[in-house]
Amino acid sequence: MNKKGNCYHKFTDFGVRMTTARKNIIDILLDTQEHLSVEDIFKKAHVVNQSIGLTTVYRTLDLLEQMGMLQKYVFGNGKARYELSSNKKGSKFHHHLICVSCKAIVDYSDFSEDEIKLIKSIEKKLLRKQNFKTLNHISYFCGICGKCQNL
Amino acid sequence: MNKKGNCYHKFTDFGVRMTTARKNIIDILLDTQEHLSVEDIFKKAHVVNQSIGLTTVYRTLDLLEQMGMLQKYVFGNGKARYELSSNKKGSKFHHHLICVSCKAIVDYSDFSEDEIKLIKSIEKKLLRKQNFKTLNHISYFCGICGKCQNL
DNA sequence: CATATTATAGATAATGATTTTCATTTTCAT
DNA sequence: ATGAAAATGAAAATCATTATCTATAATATG
Repeated sequence: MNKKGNCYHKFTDFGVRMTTARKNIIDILLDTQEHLSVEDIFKKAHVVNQSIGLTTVYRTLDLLEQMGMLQKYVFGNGKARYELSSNKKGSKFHHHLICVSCKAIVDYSDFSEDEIKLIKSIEKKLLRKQNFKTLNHISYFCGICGKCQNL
Repeated sequence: MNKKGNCYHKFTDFGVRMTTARKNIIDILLDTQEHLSVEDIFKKAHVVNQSIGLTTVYRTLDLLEQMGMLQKYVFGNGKARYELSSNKKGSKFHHHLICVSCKAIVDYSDFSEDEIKLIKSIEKKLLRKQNFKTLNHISYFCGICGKCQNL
């Protein structure tokens, strides 16, 4: 009945196997609120499981994305970042602000309620009209952060 | 009084020079509605100006992004794509739907009015509360397209 | 429970987009 | 026109991601 148990069914339903490496990676994702890079995840995985390879991390993240469990962000600094999709449902939904100058990524939680409502309604319409089954919605603001404006 | 004339002022105001290469690239961007990749832009530029280099294309796009004139999307297939920001203002604003399976990019224009309004209001609040000056807002849906659902 | 079958893992090499470097050329204020 | 500063282009370097290929682990079957 725990989260991993739920995952197991998701995996078999999806036609793939649950493995140690995948468990390790999911645990890491469950254990953080941040948007981790592949490298971050690889490093954390290495602590738990010395033998885990970088390729496996890439493959697992890709798989989780295809299963709709994971949200992939590519913010334009060339590195993909990941968050579990479930995070976006509750109160943890947040915006990302990306400074195009210093590349900083800032989270920002206010003003999300209206947007979530709107997004949900758009998703429904997309499914009905285009038969497009939405897994994730990506939304972020690019701009200049306060610090860089004062340079 | 034409678009290029306007650009000139934007460039000098930003502390950089207006050059032939930059003009060429802006013309290409003005001339399309699509989200072009760097390679697309490089090829088009080459037709107009044989001597233009790939590096300059990269540098110019980066500059335009920093100036807030250009919107950069990285949809997770590893290639950045660009659209002039001004396109998002008028009726040309659209969503992008990205199929995580076949990587297709589909534009979708309906249901945008409410979102534009909401985004504008969020941008204002971000500026006031966080001193974050928004240049662009990126929004897209990842999911499975109709075609891939039937495989 | 043993074994066959198949998916998955890990190491390494390959790829490919983007950046850096540096000598040369162009722009623009004077 | 001229000189300082900025921008360019070619080539090399970087770095994230993907493909390949053999070994290993996970499930199905007897």
